[in-house]
This record gives sequence, C-alpha cells and structure tokens, in this order.
Amino acid sequence: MDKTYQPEQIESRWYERWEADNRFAPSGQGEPYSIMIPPPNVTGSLHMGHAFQDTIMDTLIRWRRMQGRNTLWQVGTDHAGIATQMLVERKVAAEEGKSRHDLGRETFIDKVWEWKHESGDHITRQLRRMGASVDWSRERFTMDDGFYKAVQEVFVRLHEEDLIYRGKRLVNWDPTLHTAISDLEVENRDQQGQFWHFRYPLTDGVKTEAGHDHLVVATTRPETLLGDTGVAVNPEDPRYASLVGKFVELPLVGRRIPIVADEHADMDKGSGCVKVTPAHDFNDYEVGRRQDLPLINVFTQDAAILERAEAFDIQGRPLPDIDPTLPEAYAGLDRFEARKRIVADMEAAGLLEQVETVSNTLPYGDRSGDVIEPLLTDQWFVAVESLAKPAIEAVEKGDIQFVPKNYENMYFSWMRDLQDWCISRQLWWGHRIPAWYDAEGNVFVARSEAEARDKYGLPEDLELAQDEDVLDTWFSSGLWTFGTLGWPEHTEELATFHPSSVLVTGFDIIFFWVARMIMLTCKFTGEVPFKQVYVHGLIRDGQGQKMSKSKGNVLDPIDLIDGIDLDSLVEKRTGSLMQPQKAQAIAKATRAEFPEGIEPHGTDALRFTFLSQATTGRDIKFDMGRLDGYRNFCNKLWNASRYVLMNAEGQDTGLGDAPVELSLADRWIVSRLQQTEAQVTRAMEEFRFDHASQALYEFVWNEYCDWYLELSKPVLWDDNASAEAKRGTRRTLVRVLEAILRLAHPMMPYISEEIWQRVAPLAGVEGESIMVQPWPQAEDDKIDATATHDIEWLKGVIVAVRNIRAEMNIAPGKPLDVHLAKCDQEDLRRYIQNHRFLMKLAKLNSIAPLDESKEAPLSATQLVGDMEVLVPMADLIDKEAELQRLAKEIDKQEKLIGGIEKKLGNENFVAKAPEAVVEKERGKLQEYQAARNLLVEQRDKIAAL
RNA sequence: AGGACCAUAGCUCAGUUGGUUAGAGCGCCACGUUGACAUCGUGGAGGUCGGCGGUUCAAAUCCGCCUGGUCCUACCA
Repeated sequence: MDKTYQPEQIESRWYERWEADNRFAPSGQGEPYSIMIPPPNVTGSLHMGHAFQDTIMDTLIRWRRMQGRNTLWQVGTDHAGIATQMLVERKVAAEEGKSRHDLGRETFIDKVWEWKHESGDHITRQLRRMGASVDWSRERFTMDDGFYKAVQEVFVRLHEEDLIYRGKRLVNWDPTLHTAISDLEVENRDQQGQFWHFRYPLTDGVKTEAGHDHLVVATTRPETLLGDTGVAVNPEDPRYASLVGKFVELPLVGRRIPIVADEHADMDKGSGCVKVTPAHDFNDYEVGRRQDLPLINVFTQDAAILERAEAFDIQGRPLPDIDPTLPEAYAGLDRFEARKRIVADMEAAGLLEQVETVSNTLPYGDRSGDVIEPLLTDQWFVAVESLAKPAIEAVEKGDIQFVPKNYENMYFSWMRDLQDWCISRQLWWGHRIPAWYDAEGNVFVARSEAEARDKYGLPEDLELAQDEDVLDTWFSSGLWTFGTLGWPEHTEELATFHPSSVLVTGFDIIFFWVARMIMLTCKFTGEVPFKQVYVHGLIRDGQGQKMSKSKGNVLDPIDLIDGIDLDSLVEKRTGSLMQPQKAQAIAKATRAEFPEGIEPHGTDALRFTFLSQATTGRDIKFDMGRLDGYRNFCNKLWNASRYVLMNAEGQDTGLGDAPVELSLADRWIVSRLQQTEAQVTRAMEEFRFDHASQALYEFVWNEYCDWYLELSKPVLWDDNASAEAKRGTRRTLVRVLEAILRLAHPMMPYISEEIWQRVAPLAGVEGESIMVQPWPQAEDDKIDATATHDIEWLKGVIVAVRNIRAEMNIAPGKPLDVHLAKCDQEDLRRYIQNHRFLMKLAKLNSIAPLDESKEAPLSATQLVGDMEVLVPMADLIDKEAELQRLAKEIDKQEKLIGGIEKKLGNENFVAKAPEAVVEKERGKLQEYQAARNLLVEQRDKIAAL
C-alpha cells in the first residue's frame, strides 16, 4: 500500500468494477427495499444538493443491501420542460441566430432530443463519481416510451372521471416564455412601487356624500384601468351606500361601469373605493364572479395593449354586446410603457389626485425573471379536491411519515387549501396533451387520435388537430414511483418494489413534487408512493449564504473531490456571469477564501462530510474544515490498515486450529466494537447520519488507532510474548479492522472496498466485494465489562504520567520510574496484568506498587480513582511547578465539592429527588473529598521541603 | 399579519425521556521526528448554553415573554 491515501487512484477503478459485476441490481432475495431517485434535470449538472442527497440515498441503499435486503435504487432523469426548452432555445439562438419559431416545432423538438443525447450523460457520469449504486440497467427518462404511455393513461382516466377539465381562467402568465406557470413557480419579490390615486367621474349627475362628482380609486397598475368593469365599495360603508347601483365613467375609455357593494373593498384603505379588473387580477376575478361583472382582457400574450379588448363572462363565453374599443393611442404598447402614458393622460385630464411611493411585492417567474401577468387563457386543470383527501389521510394515518415530523404540518396546511392545478403549458418540449379538436373546437380526449375517433364515433374524414400544449413537468414526475416500475402494466417490479421505502428530498419541492406524487399515486395504484419522506435542508456556503452563480460562491462537488487550482476556480466562478461587473469582487473573495485553490479530497471524504453534517430539517453550512478533517480521517484509516497489514500479512492470524490467547486489550476492543456496531445501526435506522458517522469516527480514531494499535505493539514486538498471544492479537487486529470496513462501507464505499480486499483474507473472510458482505451485527456476549474497566484504568495511569510529564516539562521520551500508591486488590491485579503495556505506552524505566510501610519519595502525583500515580521528583521535577499544579488540582476538586455540598445541604433535594440520584451525589462527594485530601497531603509534603 | 425552524467554545455542529465535571472536529498555545500516519502524536487554554421571567429539590433541556437570524404562507385595490 502507498504511504498516503490517494483517492483518485482507487475510486474510478472500483466503480467500474462494481458496475461491470452488476452489483447494483436487485439481488432478488430478501425483503424488498427501494428508493426512487428524485430525477435530476436531464441536461443539468450535479450540484451540492444532488451530491448530498445522493450520498444519503447511497448510504441507505448500501447499508440495506448489506443487511440482505432486496434493494432497488431506481435511477432516471427528468425532461424538465421549461428549463430544458430555454436552454436549447438559447443555444440555438447563439449558434444559429434563430428562434424556435424559425425552426418550427418538429425541428426544434429534434434539436432538444439531440441535445439530450449529447449532454444527458453528463449528470449520470457525475452520479457515478459520487459512488451511487443505482441500478443503471433500469435507467428511465420521464419522456421515454413507457412514461409516455403512463402519462396518457393517467390523463385520459382523470378526464373520464371529470377530474381534468379545460376552461378559460385567470392564470399566472409569463409574458417572456409565453406560457402559463403554476403558483409555485412564481417568486414574490419586495419592491418600491408607486401608488396612483385616480378620479373616476360619476355619471348622471350623481354626487358623493361629501359632494364630489367623482370617486377616487388607487392602483399600482394603471394600465389595467382599460379593463375595469366596476368599482367596488364596502357594503357597510355609509359614505357610498347611496351610490351602489349607480355608475362611473371609466376615464380614457368612456365605458359606463357599475358601482357594486363587495366585501373586498376595505373601508379603512384609501378612499374605500376599489377599481375592479376581473381579467387582470386574482382578487378582482373573484369580485367579478360574485358581482357578475364581465371580464375584459386588454393584453396580448406579450403583455402589450390590445387594439380591441376581449370580453367574456365568468364561464369564459364571449360577450359580443360589450364594446371592445380601446383608445388607439395605447394599442401595441408594452404594459410598462402603457402605464406611463396612461398616468400622463390621466394627469392631463385632471384625474390624477395623488401619487404615493409604497413598498409592495411583485410576482416574478422563477425561470424567466419576468414580471408575471394574471391573464385570461384557455388551460387544462386537475380538480384536486377529491385527490387531496386520500393524500391527506395517508399522512394522518401514518402510512407516510415525514422525517422530521414537523414537515407534516407544512404539508397539511398546503393540502387543505389547494387550488386546482393548471397542468397545461404553452411549450413545445414535454408530453403533448392527448386531446384533439375538430374545426368547431369540440374536444376529444383519448390515448391516441385513432382511439379518439373510435371512442367518440367520429367519421374517418373529420379533420382533427391535437392540442398544441404540453403538460407541466410535474405531471409526469408525479408518476415517478410507479411509472418507473412499468405501470400501467402489472409488472413483477411494481408488485415487489412499490410502495418505495423512503423518499429523500429537499423541503423546497414538497409542494411541487411530493404532494402531487402522493395524490396521483394514491389515485392510480391505491398505494402510497413511499412509506417515509426524509426531508433535508439546503446546502449553503460556509457563511450560510445560498450558493448561486450570481453570488459567485458555488462549490462544485466534483472540484471538492478532484481538487481545482485557484485560477480555474476563479475562472469558473466569474466566467459566465449575468452581471459581469461583479466579477472582480467574486474573484477577490474567491482568492481570499481559497488562496491555494482546492485540494483533492476524494469522494469518500466528501460523502463523510455530508453525512456528518446531515442533521434533518435545517439548512447546512458546508464546512471546508470538516472536509479536510474527514480526508485526514480517510488517511488515518488507510495508515492504520497499513500497520495491520505489515504486522499480519504472511503471519499467523489465528485462522487455523493453533491455540489463541486474547489479551485484555483484545477483549476490550472487541467489546467496544460491539457497542459501536449497535450505535451505528441505530443511528442509521433513525436517519441520524451525523451520529452514525461520528460513532464510526470516534471508534476508529480514538479507540482503535489511538489505543488499540498502540496496545498491540507490546505484544507483537515483544520477543517474550507467547505465540498464542501474538496470534490472538493479530487475529483481533484483522477481525476488528474487517468489521470497521464493513461498518464504514455505506458511508465510504471506495476506501473500504480497497482495504477490505487485502484485509478480508487475513480475517478468513471470502467474497468478491465488500458490497455484498453482511452488515456487522453487535453480539452482546462479546461485551466485556471487566475488560472495559481494566482498560479505563490502564488509560488512566498512562494519561496521568503523560500529564505529569507535560506539566513538569519532562521530555516525552525520558524513561521514568513510577510508583503506584494506595493500591487495592483490583489495582494490584490490573498492575500485574498490564505491566508490559504500562512500561511501553508510558515510556517507563520501571513501575511498581509502593511499599506502604516505607515513606514515599517526594513525587508529583496524579489520581486514578483512589490510587495515586507517583513520579518521584528526584532532580527532574520543579518544586514550584508541582505546587502550582497541585494548587490547580485542589482548586478544581474544591469547586466540585462545594457544588455537591450545596446540593446535599438542600433538604428539599434530599427529600424529593429519587434515592438513586441522592446516592449518586453522595458517592461523588466522597470521591472528590478523598481526591482533595490526597492532593492536600501531597502539597503539604512538598511545601514543607 | 399568521406559522415554522434556529440561537451551545473564535468557526461548523452534537447534546436522546430534566440529574454529565456541557462534548466533538477545525482553529489557537506548548512540547514532540527511528519502527502505520506531520493528512501525525502528547498536553493545554477557551463556554454565566441569546436575554428576562416561570415550573421544579434540580433547567442547555419544559413553559411564557423579549431580542436576533433563516424560511414558508398570506396581504399589499
């Protein structure tokens, strides 16, 4: 083995080997355990969130696989409608200078597929780098043939049950992308805005109570004035009670619009009058519905002003009687330009009463960054009410459990207030809606055009045109857990692996994805999609900032694995910025944070870092310090293994029939191993990967390496030690290491496999890969309390001597003569059994119990229980230093004693606390007092010198 | 406006049902190279557990209020 751990040399080699040996596919044996990967965007690349999530899933899958479960980790990618379409549109624009409309639908779609084939394996390659043991043979894509079939099936069936319908509704419209988007894709941002107060003249000579001939309405969106169909006042408002049923004249347009009484108008806000624009505002839409006001749309799909308005009733039927005329001056103007002109014209007409500056929030499309416009369009909707009910019950009944549990409340509160889901998108890339229209606009929904003709009895020669729209990406990914398993066919896989065991996902897509998956899956399979949902937080940078391209603080997991030099990193972060003026600041910050670039750390270290930071339900500040630390941990494990191999390879490791003798240390480490195994297993069961990784870390470093390996040396290197003892120690060294590797494997797959290959034969374990070895199982009968106490004693004595050395400035290597005083029988036994270890580990010249009949030499003293460890002062100890040290020790004990005396002096405590607690305190008091007395005695002796 | 989560060492975080001398890693200080590892070893310093109040014999832990932070939902005519 190399002297230092070099991950890059082992990682790709092992992954290829595992994949070639088909280690990732289900074994076909044991209780099924399955995870469906949240499908990443097909043309995306792996970010820290993926890497984190994949680490958790892989750890779970590898662990369950070792436990003998029939594991399936289903892999695949998502077609990601908007994201992918935009990407390819930009690419085509850059390379060919053409828009998608120049190419036409078919050619453009071909381009997208081309791009998918070209770049679709990028993220899957990265997934391999992470060590993800997904079953590649079952890889799926949300637009492959099987998915196409499942999507058609679901759409048609929902339509047949009237759970999908089409209608003219107000939706969130993205004027840049020319598509509807869902509420969830809208991001609300705070802004400084203006608030214009306009006068709307009353008609027919009517006046207000205050004697005005106009009403005042205020708006942040003057351009929607053109579509106003009413003015609302509160029904309780005395100021306007007499005006209800009267009219105002809509300025600039000249339309007569009614004054209606509606609760939407807030008496305390502004004048108490509200303009109502049902076709351009969600609240007004509701007012329009209640008050039976017409809907007048004044915008094009680009959110520019129409030449002629379009009027509808609330059902979406055209209203030909309404005059659609709009002022010519605004026709074709963009909404923001129109706003300026309308404000100017109102002012010129003397109808602008006041302008206020206010802060408000504006809706933005999370993809386009454009301001979203509520727009009246024809769309397809899923009626969610009946689907939501079983989906809520599934969580209430505990068929689905969220980890951590508090996300259930978030889920419930959202599910109880669901709006119908707009599923049509005016895009080209995606599942085209399986609906056909005849020339009259009649709609026929079926799995294919042929089926439509058949189903609706349409003549052969009737011309049909398929709906131009595609489905929301989340409609297809909502079918992920069962669509990937062959539904609607009744496949073997579906029967075996559905419901899946656990979904690992971020809280940010609970609404987008998780909730919809639950609804659709319950509906179509009668089963929940998964039994548990492990919800994790966002990976943030070291300062707690969200990682984003524009901030220039993005870390690429692959760079953490392979390392990257500073210049490349700076280039990567500043290369393709939307705001190039930030480049300098980003470069500076990057150079300050990573003056040497990023060193390679390897996949295992990165995975271990994620796991150690994986506390549920809160965001994670990624800690580079930990990454370094766990790379060092890998190195530690590597070197410990080198030591073991150096001492065991070619030697008798106790595999044969020859007698074996186990030392105290051997029994102790085996005992501690059992406890660690139990701890790690329990932590995994509870999704506490931080505890699992820490338990392993502590055992490996603080016990196996720091103590056990050191304790093995006196046996292995002592010519006087028996063959039986050497055999026993070698056997233990190897066996414990072999178990450590299995315990580590789900978390650190590469290094564990690499080392295991060499260690396993020495431990008498056969097998081709650690992947299919059994998960370590704690055996209670190997827990040895005596050995544990004895080793604690041994450590105590050694630490005592080290302590004296450090505080007395005695060279670490200088051999000392040590005495043990006030020994009881146990101390003597331990002394005898551990003589060899004490001599070696404490670097002693001699050690012996003190003859109590004689005066003890003047010494520096440390306590181990009631026993004293004495290092004679002779000429090597500084009197003042020792007095100081003793004073410090005595002070410490006094404080402890004071605390306990106070507690025991409290009658209430003695009376009310459980007996055991009181007894424990009394015991501690005695212990501290004894210690204090010994130290004082010692101090007095030295002081008297 | 409503709700959720968080606040523990300089930094990143553990701390299970109230009873521990409140822990780990990194960083810091001192010392240390023959025999696995300087990506290391040994020893050490560092915390009134955000603040105030309450419950209790006992509070980092339970309750209330406050402050600060993150996020979600809603509203903003």
